Amino acid sequence: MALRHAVLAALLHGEYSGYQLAKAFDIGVANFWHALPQQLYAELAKLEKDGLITGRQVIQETRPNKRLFQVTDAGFAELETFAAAVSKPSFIRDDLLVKIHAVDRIDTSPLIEQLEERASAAEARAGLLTSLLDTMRGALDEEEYLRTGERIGPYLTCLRGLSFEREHRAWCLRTAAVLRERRQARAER
Amino acid sequence: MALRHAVLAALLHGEYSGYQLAKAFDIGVANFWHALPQQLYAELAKLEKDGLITGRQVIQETRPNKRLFQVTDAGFAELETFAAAVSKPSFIRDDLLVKIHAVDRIDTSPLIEQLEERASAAEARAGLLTSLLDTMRGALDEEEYLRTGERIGPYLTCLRGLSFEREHRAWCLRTAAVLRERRQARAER
DNA sequence: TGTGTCATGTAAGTCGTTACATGATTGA
DNA sequence: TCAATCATGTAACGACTTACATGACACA
Repeated sequence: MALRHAVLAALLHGEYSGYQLAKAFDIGVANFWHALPQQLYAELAKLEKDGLITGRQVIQETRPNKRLFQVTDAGFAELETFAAAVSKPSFIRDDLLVKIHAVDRIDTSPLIEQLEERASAAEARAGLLTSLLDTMRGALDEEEYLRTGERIGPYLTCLRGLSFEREHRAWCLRTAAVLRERRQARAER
Repeated sequence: MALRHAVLAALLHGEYSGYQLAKAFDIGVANFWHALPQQLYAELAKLEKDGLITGRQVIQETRPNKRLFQVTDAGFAELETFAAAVSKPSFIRDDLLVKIHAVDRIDTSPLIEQLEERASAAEARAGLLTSLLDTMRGALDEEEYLRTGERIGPYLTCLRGLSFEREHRAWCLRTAAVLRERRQARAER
């Protein structure tokens, strides 16, 4: 009962096909929700059945046909109810952190590599989010945009994502450096 | 196949009962993994059946009896294999961020409240993590501890958690301020 | 000629959540 | 006396993951 609302929120700023939604879940929505395309297609079907979204067929000539979805009034009402209810605590799941927790008992060299790869990935994502923010903001500076802009929801969640990626990168680099130094120290003994 | 490794990693620094594990998943492990007590009891049973941990009964007089678990050699080997394999991308899920994404179409006053509650919760958790780190570090300063300490895994993951909580708090307060200001501006028109 | 993009799903199996169930002791 | 802590689970249901399936066009 929760992917539902993430999909509704993502569908709020225009019509999307399942395929386009999947992209959105890889970029902007990834800042607060993670879902695979199969889940999205299934959820879109359920949402339509429940009348929270409506789909319309778009026939294309050079591309496969697609269905575009938009939120109905019932969908907006559902989001409103959801927003007023208490939020579940946010949750994180990270394989790499599990490994780092176990670092005192396992070989660190694959971990150092993974940390550095992660740092690069986080940097790349931070860059992507930065340019996304630039685009949304247009000519305005951030304060002005947040005061007067019309669609600040995605902007705000991207800001959170950006700060997350930057911090994640910094932590990965720091941790990799610590593990490298300890390796070296052990090798010299 | 993933809670498994989080449990093994959590069990690495001593014996735990299911109940104590659940506590650990509320505090330190929460920085990278989330699981409910029922899941932990079930997972402990599976891990024992698979020979990755062993349990021993401890009879108590004033308290209900309990079973303490520790990682076996097979368990360590499993963790080693896991650590060397590629990590899945980390994933986040946050109800409140879903709501903020939809902020342009819904009533913001419950969101402002929730953001401020979250900020307080994040601050409290940051305080808790700070004192946890102090305890682990003992008399040493951080650099020294990370260079020479014997059990730095939990320390490193707590550092990540602390930075997460601080950034989360800052974002919540900023976002709440933005929404408040916009509310006010609309009221004055 | 092969890789990437567009486009949508099904099926099987695993995992996670919610609700329920019990019961003694400790401390405010 | 009431709430919290210690201690461990089961059962039913809903959500998620992994693997599979198809097929045309664009671009290098």
